[in-house]
Amino acid sequence: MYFFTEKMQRSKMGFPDYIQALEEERRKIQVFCKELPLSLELVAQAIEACKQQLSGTTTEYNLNGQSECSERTTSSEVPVLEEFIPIKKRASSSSPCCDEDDEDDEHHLQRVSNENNKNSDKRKSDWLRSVQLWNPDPPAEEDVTRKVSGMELKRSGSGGGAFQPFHKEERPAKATESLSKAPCSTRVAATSSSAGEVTPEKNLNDGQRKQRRCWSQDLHKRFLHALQQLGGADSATPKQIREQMNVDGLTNDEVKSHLQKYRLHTRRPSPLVHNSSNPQAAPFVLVGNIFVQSPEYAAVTTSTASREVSTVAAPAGIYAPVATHPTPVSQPSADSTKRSQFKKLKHFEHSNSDERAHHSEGALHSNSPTSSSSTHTSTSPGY
DNA sequence: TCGGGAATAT
DNA sequence: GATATTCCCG
Repeated sequence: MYFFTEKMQRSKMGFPDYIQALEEERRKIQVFCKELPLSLELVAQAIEACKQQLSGTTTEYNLNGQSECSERTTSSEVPVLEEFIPIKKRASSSSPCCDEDDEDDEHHLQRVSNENNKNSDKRKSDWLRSVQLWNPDPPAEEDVTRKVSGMELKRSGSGGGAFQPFHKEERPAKATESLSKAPCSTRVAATSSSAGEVTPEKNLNDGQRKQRRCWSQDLHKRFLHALQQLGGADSATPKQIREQMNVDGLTNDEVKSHLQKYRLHTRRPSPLVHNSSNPQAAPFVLVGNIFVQSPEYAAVTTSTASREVSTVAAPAGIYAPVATHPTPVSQPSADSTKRSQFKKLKHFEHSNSDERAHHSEGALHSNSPTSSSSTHTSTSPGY
């Protein structure tokens, strides 16, 4: 609708003419008042506004009488012309909202609740949020986690052992679900209250595959963290990881799958390493001994960090820019390749970024994302 | 029962 | 093609 204003501006129409045009428009729309109540209303408002401007009066908008069909949902206080923008905004913002997956229902909630954060780089905020999870006391999360139980617990028998101070009840719940899934795009907090979404497991009733679990950054972080504590991807088992992660609703299978992927990623590069061609690969590997842990992380992982180096960090390095630093300019070929990879593995990389920071010596990175963007390895997936 | 890996689905 | 789920085997 905002095209009206535009139109007017462009054509420099006089208000009288414009009003006339609007009236005309309204007549046309009137026919579809059922289908386009809003449009009708908007036009009506626009007319009203024009009239007011024309007369210079400050009369209040009296929209009620304008359209018989409209239900008047918008605040009449707002000048029509201004309203156009917001409306449009709203409409457009809804689409690009989430990064990936399609949990429409959730998205909606998320959208609403996260409206504020959305503006700026959502990713950033997400990231930050996820970071927060690692604070000494992540109350919110724990709450959520606590609330719902994990089926897998039953499966695994030992319900979490040492790592799970609390007991789990029945049913993996949505809350949990939201925690582990939502993060996909920042919706953690928002969803805690999410209504009666059906849990994936429940959906299974359909006899179909369960809903895909989205490994949010948070989740992945947890995963990595667990991995660290368990001595790396090679030595950690899915069950252990799951317990370590202490995420309700997370199943062994899911962890296993993720672990599989993780290993895949971390190992894939190794061959390259052998090729001397890849300067980046080899070096960093051990570089890691020197760790600079980010504050948040340090608190938790410091002790195990060193250990992890060999196992976890090293592989990551392959992709990671870590190694690269030594050779800032490095070969183009390598760069390009990695870059592409990086893109794909962005998710991992993302979560790992912090990891890198901890493990990698400062040299590696200035944790600044920009550095990574730089060319080479920086692109590496965080694995 | 569990873990690893491959096949399969999304 | 990447990622997650499911199946199979030891």
